[in-house]
Amino acid sequence: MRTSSVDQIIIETLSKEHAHLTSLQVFEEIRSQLPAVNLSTVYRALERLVKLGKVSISDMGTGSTVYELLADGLHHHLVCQKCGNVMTIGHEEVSRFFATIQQQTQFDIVTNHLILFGTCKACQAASELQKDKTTTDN
Amino acid sequence: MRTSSVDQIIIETLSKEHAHLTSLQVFEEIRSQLPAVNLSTVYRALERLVKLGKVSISDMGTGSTVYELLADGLHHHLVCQKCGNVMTIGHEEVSRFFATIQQQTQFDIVTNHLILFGTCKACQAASELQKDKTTTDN
DNA sequence: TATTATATTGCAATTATTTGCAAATGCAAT
DNA sequence: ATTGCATTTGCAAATAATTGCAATATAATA
Ligand SMILES: [Zn+2]
Ligand SMILES: [Zn+2]
Ligand SMILES: [Zn+2]
Ligand SMILES: [Zn+2]
Repeated sequence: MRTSSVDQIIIETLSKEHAHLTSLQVFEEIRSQLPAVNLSTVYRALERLVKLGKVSISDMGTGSTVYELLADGLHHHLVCQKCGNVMTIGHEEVSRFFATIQQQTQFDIVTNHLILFGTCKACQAASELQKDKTTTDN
Repeated sequence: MRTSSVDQIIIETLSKEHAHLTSLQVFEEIRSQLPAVNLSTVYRALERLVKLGKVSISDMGTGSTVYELLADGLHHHLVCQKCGNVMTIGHEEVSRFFATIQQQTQFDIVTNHLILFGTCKACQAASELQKDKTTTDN
């Protein structure tokens, strides 16, 4: 990889933002520094950074792919499909799971930003209430 | 959901194919039975089936999203990023992992076709060889 | 510095997926 | 069969993401 490119600026941007950004958001953020940069260049730069393991790429169910800088200490997420709430979990338990799979299969897992979908506690409670309501309603 | 629609035909197709199909492949498969069907209808039908938990939707790193019928007995995959090889794993270990996370977070995980990326055994061996070669080469 | 090889970029075209909206269809109750 | 309502569909347009290729920039080498 070469040192001077959009890559560096993207990394700086992502390290400031510290969030999950879409390619378009990254594009708009870096335009202040590189007004002429092309969107496809951003896509390709992000792709490079992902391949290098510096940035995570994920579909969090929002309609477009999001990118995040991989700081030290991996994390993962639980995304509620009812309310969209995003919960963050550490790498410990995930890493134990990966280790077990690796032991069983000899496959070296590198997934660094796992996204699991489901229902958060609040929404579970809400649908429980709803169920009770339906039962007593008629 | 209504009984007569592309949904049923898609389910039949997927149960015959028993594979990971792209939306385009599904589209082409069902055209024999529904010559006039529109691609966006297929997308929407697949979306419905995914929401109903009858079909899984996944990005397996091939460039387009793939769909698969969810038969009883969930399975998951390990995808090698070097050779593209796809390994299948059962739900047991994954389910244990999910249970642990659910216990810790109260979050109910519904992910039904987990895709983990990494390097398969053969490719690990190959890169080991390569490393040795580099070391002795100079 | 001049030369060469490789990586990066812009631009336009292509592919993949989603969406708005009006028309068509299926279902159920007259 | 007719009406009323919700779902499904086609079509075109909008978004997202990827790719080919020629031009440019960078790094390494001579
Ligand atoms: Zn994250
Ligand atoms: Zn929720
Ligand atoms: Zn599968
Ligand atoms: Zn492999």
